[in-house]
Amino acid sequence: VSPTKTATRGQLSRALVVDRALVIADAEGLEAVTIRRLATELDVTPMALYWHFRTKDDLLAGTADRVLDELAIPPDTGSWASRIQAAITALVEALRPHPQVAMLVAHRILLHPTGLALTETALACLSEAGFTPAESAQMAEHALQTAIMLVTGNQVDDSGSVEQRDGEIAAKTAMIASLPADQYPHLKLMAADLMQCQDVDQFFALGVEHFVAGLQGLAAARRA
Amino acid sequence: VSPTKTATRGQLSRALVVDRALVIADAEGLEAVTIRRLATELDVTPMALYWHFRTKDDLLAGTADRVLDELAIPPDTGSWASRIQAAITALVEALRPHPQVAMLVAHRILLHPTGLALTETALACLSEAGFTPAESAQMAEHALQTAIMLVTGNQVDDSGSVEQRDGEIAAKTAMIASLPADQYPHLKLMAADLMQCQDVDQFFALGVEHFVAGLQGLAAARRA
DNA sequence: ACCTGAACACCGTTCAAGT
DNA sequence: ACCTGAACACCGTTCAAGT
Repeated sequence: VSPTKTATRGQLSRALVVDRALVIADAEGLEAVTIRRLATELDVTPMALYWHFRTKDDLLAGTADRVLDELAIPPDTGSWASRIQAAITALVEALRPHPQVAMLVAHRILLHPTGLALTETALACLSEAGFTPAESAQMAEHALQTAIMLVTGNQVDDSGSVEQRDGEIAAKTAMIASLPADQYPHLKLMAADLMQCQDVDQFFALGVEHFVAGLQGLAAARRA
Repeated sequence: VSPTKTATRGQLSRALVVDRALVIADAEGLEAVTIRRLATELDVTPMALYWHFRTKDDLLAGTADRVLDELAIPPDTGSWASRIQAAITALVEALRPHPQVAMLVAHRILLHPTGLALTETALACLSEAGFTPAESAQMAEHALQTAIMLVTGNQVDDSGSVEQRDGEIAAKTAMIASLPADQYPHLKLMAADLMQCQDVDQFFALGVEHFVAGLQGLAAARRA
């Protein structure tokens, strides 16, 4: 019981643990988030965490919820297309700071107040667009997954060990370089673009735009 | 060295290990795939696997490649839209039997012969559609992720422990039921549709259709 | 070339016990 | 209520040794 400890922590709590988990995940990836590591960093026994969390999955769920806490519901104005565009953009913005945790929110969105609110607005947009309930449900889920996908995308997510990522890029580049140019012209031309994207904001914007354009196309086809 | 062992296995090989890993992953999920478990099921020491694989990640990469081996390149006929639709559909069909392994192929597609071939055709379609190289690269990556997303989607993937999934559904259903009906009308109406989709084939078809419709919408906007 | 054996440094989690 | 201690059943992986 050193003075540093008590000065640093005071008391353990769900919020304290989750915040630390988020820091570790952002810096080194989800697999670096460990009960035992969290315990040592929080100057506590591993078992102390089990008072606040039923299991490690519970802890990770809490971390995902922590990300969703930052989600901002967009204003409810404009066409259904612009409203759902705003909804997906809001989700992307919430996930962007935590690309490693993003995939965990898929299972939490319908258990989180803000997540539920955003889903409701998405479903309202999709109904207004003319999709059936089943289709609307699928498209809402699809929208969520798209947001996650954009944020965790290969070309965007730099987190994780740098040398591992560099190795992967080198291997792929070498692979493409070894291909015959007459059979794989596009692959050779766009090799660099496939490895990393230049403008991340543009990347997200185009991704969301693509999703909404697809909805509009399908909705138009439904009306025809 | 029981007679059963030698009769069963003969010799260890990458293919043998990968096949077993695929069986385990399909039945119980990726986290059930373990060096030690594979070893015991193959009647061998854990260390024997390290002769054939540099590391566990290497083994998992091999498993992903094994899935890509089954990928069938579609015929190269029709409009760019129908060709890329066929390409994504082909990928979805290859991934469908192995929803748990699907997420691993994201990092392997540019290191696999068939994956490279499919990517080349996708990039050709996107160039023909009028997208810039950077956009085409993004959309090709996006197409891959969409196929993975559809296959690993919440409403589709039944693999993993049944009671865990049932528990999740029950929790979400209860959550939605607890919401005020006047504020969350769509969520209440479509609760069942959000939990599970009825027609899986229809789910995939609509997902791919949505993606292609989005491309067509963007391409039309580029031309305007 | 292909595999075994023993050991190391990790995991999540249970259970009983402390204050 | 909140945390500790010891123990259990797992992991991936290294290194030396066998055949």
